[in-house]
Amino acid sequence: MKRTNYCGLFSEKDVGGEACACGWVETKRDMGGVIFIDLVDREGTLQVVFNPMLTDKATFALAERVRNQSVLLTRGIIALRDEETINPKIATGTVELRVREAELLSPCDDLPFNPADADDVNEELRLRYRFLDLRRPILRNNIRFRHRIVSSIRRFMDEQGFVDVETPMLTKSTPEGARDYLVPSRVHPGSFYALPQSPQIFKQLLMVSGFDRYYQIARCFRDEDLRADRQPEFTQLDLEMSFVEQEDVLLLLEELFSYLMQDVMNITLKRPFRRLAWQEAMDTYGSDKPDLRFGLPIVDITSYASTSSFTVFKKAAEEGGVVRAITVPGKADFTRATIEHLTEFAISQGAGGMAWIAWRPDGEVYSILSKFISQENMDELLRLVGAKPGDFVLFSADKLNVSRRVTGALRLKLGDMLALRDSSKYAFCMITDCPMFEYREEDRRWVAQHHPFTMPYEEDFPYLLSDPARVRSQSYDVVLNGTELGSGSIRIHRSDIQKKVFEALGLEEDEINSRFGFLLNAFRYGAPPHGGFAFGLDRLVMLLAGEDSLRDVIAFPKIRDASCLLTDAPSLVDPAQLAVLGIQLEKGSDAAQTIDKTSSSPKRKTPVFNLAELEAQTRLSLTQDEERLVHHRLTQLIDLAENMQTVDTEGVPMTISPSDEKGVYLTPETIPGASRDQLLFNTAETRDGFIVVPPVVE
RNA sequence: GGCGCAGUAGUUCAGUUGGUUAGAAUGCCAGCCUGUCACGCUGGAGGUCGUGGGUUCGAGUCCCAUCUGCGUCGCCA
Repeated sequence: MKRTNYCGLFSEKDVGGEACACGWVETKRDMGGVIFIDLVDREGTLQVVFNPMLTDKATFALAERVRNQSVLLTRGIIALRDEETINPKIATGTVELRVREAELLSPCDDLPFNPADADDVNEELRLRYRFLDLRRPILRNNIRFRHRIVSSIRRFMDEQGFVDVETPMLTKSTPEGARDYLVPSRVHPGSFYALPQSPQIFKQLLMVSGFDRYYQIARCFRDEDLRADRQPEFTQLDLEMSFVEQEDVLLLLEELFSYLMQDVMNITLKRPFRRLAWQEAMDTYGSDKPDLRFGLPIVDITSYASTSSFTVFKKAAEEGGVVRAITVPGKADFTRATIEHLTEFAISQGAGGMAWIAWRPDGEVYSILSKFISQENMDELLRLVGAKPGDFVLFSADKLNVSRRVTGALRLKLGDMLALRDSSKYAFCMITDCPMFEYREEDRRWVAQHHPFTMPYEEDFPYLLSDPARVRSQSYDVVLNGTELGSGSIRIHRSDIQKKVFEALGLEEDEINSRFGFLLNAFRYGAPPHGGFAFGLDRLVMLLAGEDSLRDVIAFPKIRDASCLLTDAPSLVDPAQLAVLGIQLEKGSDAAQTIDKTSSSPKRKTPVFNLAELEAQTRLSLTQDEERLVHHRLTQLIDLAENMQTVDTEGVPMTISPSDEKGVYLTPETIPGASRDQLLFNTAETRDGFIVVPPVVE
């Protein structure tokens, strides 16, 4: 084919030279006597010109009828454009290919949509024709940007001495956490593999094996409902290090993200990254993944409130709750409608109501609170929340958890309203000292907030069983712009502590052994202290590419119900496939009925036998006509057998012959024999007029 | 599973208090055009208004149900 360069990479250096360019027809401008085509490939656009003076007749005719998005090969001379015909909009705008001959490599059918002009096309349609969608530069650039991030990560990890190790996809179900995707085993009917939710256990085993530093860009699977930022299969950068403490891992992460941001975004991050203890994040930002691109910190005024004459505040403080405030600088001019809107929003988040103060620039204090508290107390309150004239202050008085949620949500809402969430800013931070356990009301037991292999702080060991709530874990999250990128922890490498944690989680000995026995067992043979981290690659790419949906950074994403519009997966399978796995569909389920219908219908599309295989097995070679006939007969037989199955034979009396005749003979009849050639006509192989019989044992 | 939004030509959309033959742009087809670059000009084809019911003399428009897609809550150690 001898393509000389990508369309988008031709330049003035090529002028005068013979060139061959291949690509997709993006637009065609047919002037009658001269035709311009914008030929496009992954690197950009090149104008190719068809002019009867230079182009041969057949090629010109081809250019006249070629349609958009067809694939074209063009040969000719790269020429400099006249000054007044230069196109500054494309990189190759000063040159053009003057075509001598061209070849239509692949014509394009009627398009469901034109990828050259499809930024607003319905996403469902685009996903059905994802291969066309991926021709759109924005999507192609996202996927290539993703590639650059991945290569950058690999380069960094390699430089840091990490070893890339693949871990199994067919693995063991670990019921803690999200729902697993299960894969039935054919060899062990009734047993199932699980697709990994993460390579967690394997990477810890690799540490026991002495690999010291492991990483993997690993596919993970979680069978939970989708969101814009959540796909059922997703990719993580997974890493683990031996002989490290929390600080070592955090420094490495800081290094990694700084390297990445420099390399792919050309942004130098400020170091060290901001670090917040979990409790601090929850109290100051109302979130364990605070958006630090803007201020608006939450201020606690509970001790002030306990002495307040405003009953709502006083009551909240007295009943063990908290009173918190957010000061919005310069927004004393919020309209009543805005304040009403904020109040409704707070209530939707679980608040009982929302007190507020608008401190006018002229010093007037406008608030319902004025009725309940003295001027003196008001001054004190305004001082505590750090307000100045012209500021707006809003309050939350509630139980701790409710107040954290409400103030956190309000803070983000204000950030959006005031356009403080600047998309060109990248605020990384690290959250440490998370609680080890979380009480789950519906299960009435403690569950691990991170995962059960996380090492608690040594000074909290004594409370593991007596007071799980106060146990903090050596775990950490990396947060970017209010999104949790990933999390990690120092792991437990001693089986005695691990057992205690399992105990705190209420796991029985048997259960522990069947689920994690192999890990605990491994720890008995010399396990180094170790810790690691994992973060969602898709999410990082999404954030850095400025997209709102993971679907825009994954080549072939799934939709909301976890199906794939392109391939139509998941789909029903042949009953025979299920039978091999020993799986029976629930009687009366939609799937079972659909399969029943398709399999008993004579119009079934996929035959349950493979004729070619049968031919090979029986060593018959059939003509096309015979093949058709055999196929038809076999299908009839199978249908007959299937229909017989559906016949209700219950209670049918035994058939009794009324005839006494026995030993009825057929009259012998001589039919002229076939010739030898006729007899041998269908044999697979003949030699010297005999059938070749292959040896029984081959 | 709950709540919200959307579905009209191949595509993107308009369509008034329910009222004649449902429009535009773009794409497609045919014709013209030798320097365009979102080329231009002339003409043409293209619609079960997601689907099914209902109200009405009359439904794209109102009501009910349903399907599909998106967002969100539940869920996601």
